[in-house]
Amino acid sequence: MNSAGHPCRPAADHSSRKKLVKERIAGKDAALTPESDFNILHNVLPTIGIWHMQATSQNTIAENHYGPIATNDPSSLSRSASCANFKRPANFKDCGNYYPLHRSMSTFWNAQILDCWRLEFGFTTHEEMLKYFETMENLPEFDYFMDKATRITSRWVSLESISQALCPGNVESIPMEIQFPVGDPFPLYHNLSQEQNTETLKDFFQEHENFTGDRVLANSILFKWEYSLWLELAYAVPEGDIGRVWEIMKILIFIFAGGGNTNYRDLLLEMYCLFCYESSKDLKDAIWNNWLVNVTGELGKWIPDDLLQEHYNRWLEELLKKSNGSFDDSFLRKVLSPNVEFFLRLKEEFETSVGLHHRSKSHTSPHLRAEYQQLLTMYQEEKLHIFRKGRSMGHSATDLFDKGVLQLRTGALKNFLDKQTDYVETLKDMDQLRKPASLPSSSSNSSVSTHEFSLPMSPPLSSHFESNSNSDSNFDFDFDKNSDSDSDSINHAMDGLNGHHDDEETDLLMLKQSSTRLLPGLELMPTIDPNSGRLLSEWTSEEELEMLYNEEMGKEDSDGEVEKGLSDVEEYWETSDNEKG
DNA sequence: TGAAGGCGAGGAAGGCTGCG
DNA sequence: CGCAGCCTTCCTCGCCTTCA
Repeated sequence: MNSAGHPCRPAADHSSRKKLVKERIAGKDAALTPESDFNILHNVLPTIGIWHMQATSQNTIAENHYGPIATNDPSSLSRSASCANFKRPANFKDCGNYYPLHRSMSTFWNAQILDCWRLEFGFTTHEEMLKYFETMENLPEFDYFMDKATRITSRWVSLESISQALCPGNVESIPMEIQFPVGDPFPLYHNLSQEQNTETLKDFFQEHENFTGDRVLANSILFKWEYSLWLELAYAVPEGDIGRVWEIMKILIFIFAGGGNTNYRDLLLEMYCLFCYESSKDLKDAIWNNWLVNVTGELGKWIPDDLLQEHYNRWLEELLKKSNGSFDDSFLRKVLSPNVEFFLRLKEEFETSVGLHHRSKSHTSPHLRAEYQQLLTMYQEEKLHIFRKGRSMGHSATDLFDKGVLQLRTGALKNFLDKQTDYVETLKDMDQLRKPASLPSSSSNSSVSTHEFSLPMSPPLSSHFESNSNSDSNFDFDFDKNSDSDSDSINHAMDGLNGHHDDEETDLLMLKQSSTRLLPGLELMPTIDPNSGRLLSEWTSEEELEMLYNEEMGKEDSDGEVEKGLSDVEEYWETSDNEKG
């Protein structure tokens, strides 16, 4: 095989590589340490996987709203699922539910929104509404629909309307046009005591006496509010709108906190602190520009980086199954893995080159007309979006956002900050220990040492709660649904995260930044040869480098033949070709 | 402070289903 | 009836939180 035409061209030409190897073996390279950055993963900066975060948040919302397996409650998604013949997930922790759950929950969400439109227009059935629009000759202006949509959002998809549904006493303060349509009072619930056995009863939620609200309506509003966020995220990702994605991720901190997903809560808090207090603008841009990727270059085809990795993993696993190899194989790591996208496209290119039109390998989704008909009929018959005094049918969804804010206020955020402070203290100790042994030139000459860190600087972590441990501390969300709008509530909650910036305490995060700033490590700073345009360094271990050097020296000393300039990768291809031929 | 229980970017095995 | 592929269930383990 002609090495020049090989897609996996070696990273360095022979002379520059030899020089580099000699320097490294001789210890001239400042980054040559007993354990390089790559080996000890010193400079790894973990970022959250957006697709997995989406899957987990969807699972959390689903678990909150599916309710008991067998129930008549129209606000529980179990009822909707059985009505429209969707499967109820067996395990709400499984990311494998992502697509079926997305399909079913978005269908429920759409059907409920359509039911709200029906009530807004004042139709008795959805068939009447459909007929009305079919026979309409001139559609009204966009602003007309926008106005109605705003009213629907205020009435049926907002946090304030939940409290309106549960505590209808202060309805007078709400404008008439966003008050619920009122139906007949709900008869005292009798099914529980008469028809359900005690085993089933424990899954059912029971209201306190004198309950005058409408739990079913409140549940449905809560579902629409929480899943609206998720859908917004699902729209923002394919559009590649990382700013919008990040705005929703900030709200998800509270949803995760309320849903008991402590790992995601802390990971998102870490990301928030990273972007607000620790990272430079360049680092932030680097993360934001790579969180979503578009390998096709087409509009609306952006996907999260972790989903792309999952796609590649699938192909790599297939490959390994057939070749009986392992993920540690050098050829897999250095040749196949970095170029997996091109190998995947190779077959399609072959087909195109011989004039075969590319065909999709998947079926299109079947239509959901029957499902929508059934759901709309059920919601209408059960008067889901009409206020009925005293209605509660055994299912009560949790306000995850509210619960999350409360959880963070009552200690979770303090614990998180304490942990971060401990980490910084540890880095401080390590820094003290390292100082005598460190090379004087290592940081001062570094190209990264002039790195500028973004402001504002960090809040005083260590003292923040020590001096203000009571409930009147300056860290106070002051979360009041009855008086604030959704955005105000969210802003208040985010303000709580921000804390105060103007304290004059020792800034420990400056230390964290300086201790963990990227140094030009052996493998992390590949350089380009200006003449050949090739990479001058690879991810090569010390042992491999030494072996390489010995081989190079051996070749040079033995016969002095014309140097081929083959790298280990090229040699692999050479030998494998020879074996085959 | 220790025990108990929950959580999860998992994995294996066995059952189920559809197809030839 | 056998086979392949899919799906579900059960088990595992390390880490973390909660509670007594």
